[in-house]
Amino acid sequence: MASTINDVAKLAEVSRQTVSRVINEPSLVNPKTLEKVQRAIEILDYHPNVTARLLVNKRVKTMGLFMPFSADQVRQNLFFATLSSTICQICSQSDFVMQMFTSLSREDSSRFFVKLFKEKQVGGLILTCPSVSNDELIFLLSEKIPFIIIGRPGIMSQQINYVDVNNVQAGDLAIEHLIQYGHRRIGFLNGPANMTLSADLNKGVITAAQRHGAKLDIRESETDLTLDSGYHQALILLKSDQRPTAIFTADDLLAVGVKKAADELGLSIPSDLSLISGTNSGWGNIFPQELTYIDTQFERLGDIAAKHMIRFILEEQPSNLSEVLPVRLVLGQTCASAHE
Amino acid sequence: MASTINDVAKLAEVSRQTVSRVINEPSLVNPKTLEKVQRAIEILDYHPNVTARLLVNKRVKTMGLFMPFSADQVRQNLFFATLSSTICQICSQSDFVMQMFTSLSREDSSRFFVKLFKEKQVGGLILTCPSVSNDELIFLLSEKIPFIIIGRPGIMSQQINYVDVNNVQAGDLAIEHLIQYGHRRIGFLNGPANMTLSADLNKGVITAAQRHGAKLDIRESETDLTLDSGYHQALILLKSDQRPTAIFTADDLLAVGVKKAADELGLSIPSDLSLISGTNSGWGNIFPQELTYIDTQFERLGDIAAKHMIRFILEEQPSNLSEVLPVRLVLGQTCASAHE
DNA sequence: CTGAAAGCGCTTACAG
DNA sequence: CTGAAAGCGCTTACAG
Repeated sequence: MASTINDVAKLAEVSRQTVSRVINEPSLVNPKTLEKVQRAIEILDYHPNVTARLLVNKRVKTMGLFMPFSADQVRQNLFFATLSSTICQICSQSDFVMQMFTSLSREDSSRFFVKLFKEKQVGGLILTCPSVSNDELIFLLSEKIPFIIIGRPGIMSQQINYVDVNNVQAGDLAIEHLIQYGHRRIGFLNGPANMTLSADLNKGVITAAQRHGAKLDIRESETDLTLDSGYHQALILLKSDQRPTAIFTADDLLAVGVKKAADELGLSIPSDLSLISGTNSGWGNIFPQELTYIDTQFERLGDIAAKHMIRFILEEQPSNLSEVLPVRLVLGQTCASAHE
Repeated sequence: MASTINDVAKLAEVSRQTVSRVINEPSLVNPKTLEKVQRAIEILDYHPNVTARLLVNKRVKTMGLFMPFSADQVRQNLFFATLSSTICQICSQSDFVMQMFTSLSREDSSRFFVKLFKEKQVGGLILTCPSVSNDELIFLLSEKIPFIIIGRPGIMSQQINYVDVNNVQAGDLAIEHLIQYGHRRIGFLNGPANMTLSADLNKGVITAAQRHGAKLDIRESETDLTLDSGYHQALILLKSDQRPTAIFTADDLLAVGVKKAADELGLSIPSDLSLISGTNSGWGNIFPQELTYIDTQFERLGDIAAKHMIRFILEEQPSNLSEVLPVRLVLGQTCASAHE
């Protein structure tokens, strides 16, 4: 059996409180005793039982990360891989632990979160939008579960902590860039209609369009952010009469889908078709030329969320987080002047 | 404050042992008492404290998943995303929890694993090769840490549990396929030299080559399994004198790199260059035509490992796991007959 | 079917 | 600087 604090105390001929002190506040211990205890710890290969410790001091140094998608979707979306590894890294720096959860079949997810927290499995949760509906959000608030949303929550409230990328700005910058290049017929592959991401991008697109009057023809298609749906929607757009001369995609996986469709139709990028992506999660590297995209620095989302959660758990101060990160245009070689 | 078992006992006017029974073994409780207690649980919104429970019954229903790579690499490699989400799913079915760890800067990883286990943070670990060196493996064994390797460990031993894909067979099948198509000059983009994956693929390649005598010219290049290294190595191969008529890549991300290089050089697949990948993690969907690849079903690795770990933790029987999953060739349209 | 006793491995005041 | 006492929230035998 593994040795306990009592074993160490016995071997070192001190009380277990002293051993506890050696571990938690060595400066309060007489150097000679300290050494004696440390040697005993060494000999017995003693490791304090985290569980027992938790039971008394109550800081649950664990956070849950909820990724609502199926294995297949997580696999497609590099965003989630980035998120989880970033959060992991931050956790390990502070001796925290990250638990990951994907979609749960058994029960609705918000009940599961409440259970996790109340059972003291986790000290708080990081939820990726749109994993939670507004009803669920309200439920979580009413149950006082500490959580941070990554993305923009569907309802706003002082009590809701979130960190998001400025997708309105992203949509605006992207369309503005295409307009500057003279494009007037623009395809827009957006995400699913129920995501705030999609709503925000759309808002940005409209903002940019309105700045330039009514001569624009912007055609929005809904996708589910997979390669396949990007490919299929792009085919439809590119085969239509008066096909768009440029396409803006919500993310770079969709952009890859567009490229696939363009290749198939013998359209080359950027001479026949300009392409700009609303983010770059890594798929962009596939392009022979550099992809033009909006840099959303979404790695920072995980970083900010995790650090905030750690601070919250350690201090239990319900400080507020509502940050919207600015974005910027990164010029590649997939956009060119429109010519008809 | 959250309510405890004592609060429930008081409200229901029973002892806390009875409450405990209601939760763990309701059949042993008088139906009337049962109902009374359940109502009290409802009213107080009682959730048993997992920590306290653990302290006494000692089953740590948590497993650690170690992904040794940097955030960047995890992002590139869909293999890891698939693995983590699969393991997550399996865990949630058995009320287990998965903790994820990426590379740790602070200390060498095996010491960290020992700590995790001895502190009772995790009941066992799933390690992805080549996250652990042979020395570390030996150390873990000596410390009696329960772990499962995904991939083939560098040293073999009765005590080492692992599950792997038959990469020898994968290499063999791939080269055999190319030979059948008449290819004699074949490029082979392998993984890093220190991975057992690379050694196994190589062994398979050699096996297939030897079956067909010495007329083959197989050129192996080392990559680090990133898109970039695949692209660069492919460029070198394809620009060389007597360029290969076919390329076999260790994985599909490398295959994408080859495609990028081929596009750049104006070589079309499969008429100018046949391409076959040693696995398909999802990148293959990018190809305009179906990618020819070896189906390694690596989703199954996570599934098998997680289920075995759960069984181990629940039963504490040190049953053995050493499984090597067979692979099969999946015909796409990226291979064609060689012609010079 | 139910409860009194003891204990899981630790920490937090409180004395001294 | 150190230890005796009490307790964190639960479960596991053992009586009855």
